[in-house]
Amino acid sequence: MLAALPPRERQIVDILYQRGAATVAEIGEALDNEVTGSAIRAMLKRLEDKGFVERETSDRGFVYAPRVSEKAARKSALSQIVTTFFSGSAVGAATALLGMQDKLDDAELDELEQLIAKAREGRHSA
Amino acid sequence: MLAALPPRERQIVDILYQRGAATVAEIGEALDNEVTGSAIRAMLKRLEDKGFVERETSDRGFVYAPRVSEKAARKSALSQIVTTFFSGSAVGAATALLGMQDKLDDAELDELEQLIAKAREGRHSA
DNA sequence: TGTAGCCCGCTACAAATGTAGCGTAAAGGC
DNA sequence: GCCTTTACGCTACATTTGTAGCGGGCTACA
Repeated sequence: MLAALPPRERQIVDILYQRGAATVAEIGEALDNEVTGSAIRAMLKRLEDKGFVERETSDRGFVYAPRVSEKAARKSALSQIVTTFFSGSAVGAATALLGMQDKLDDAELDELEQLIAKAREGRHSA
Repeated sequence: MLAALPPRERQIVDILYQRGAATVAEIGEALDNEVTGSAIRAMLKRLEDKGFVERETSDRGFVYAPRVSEKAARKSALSQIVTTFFSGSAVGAATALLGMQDKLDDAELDELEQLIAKAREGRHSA
């Protein structure tokens, strides 16, 4: 779904996912102020029309947020990569992911190992 | 880099990464023959001009392949997702990846655990 | 009550994208 | 040799994307 967006629009929703929500000005900053506000507003309107973005009226002015749940978006993006680059192997992708990074957080690694153990258990019972 | 491509072009290079290389006809099949050959050829020409695709003259006719190494493309795509959805935590992304899938390959899990163990060792010595 | 500064939507327009159709040349059967 | 068929490039064109500029409303503050 998200992959169907043109470059700039995709860039903007990515920013929205990173921050959770943002005003036009904040989006402009994230784009190094290389894009005028009116341009961003136009993009956002199109994204709104397409149903990818919604806006709320906060005290800060309009705040825009992704309309597709982050969870769903994650999943979609991940499976996209898994099928494109890893022949459908999620574990393969996970391995590559770990190999990319030099500093790995211990607590996070614990969680990951637990997940693996759990996966093995499930495999036993099945 | 790849994220800067318009939807259809992106779709086509994705197919090329999946298959390694493909002819126009094969790409058409992968797109459920909803796009004419000439349209695909035009796309490929533009991708070639932009430097994302190269073609070779095989006995099957022209065969198109990605010009950016798959490794680099993978890495780029993965870090994209990691920054957008996981605040820069590769391990977090890996965890989500494993959580998505119900059937996990044992051999692959072994490899993954080894990688984790290795990461922990490195952490000790450092 | 100006008037300056915002934030906004709208309109218009240039550029890029997505696609189909035509003409051509090479390959294979008859 | 001719006639399909197939793959191709080119051109042209509709649509979509990306952007700037204008005018309006709202606030603040002299």
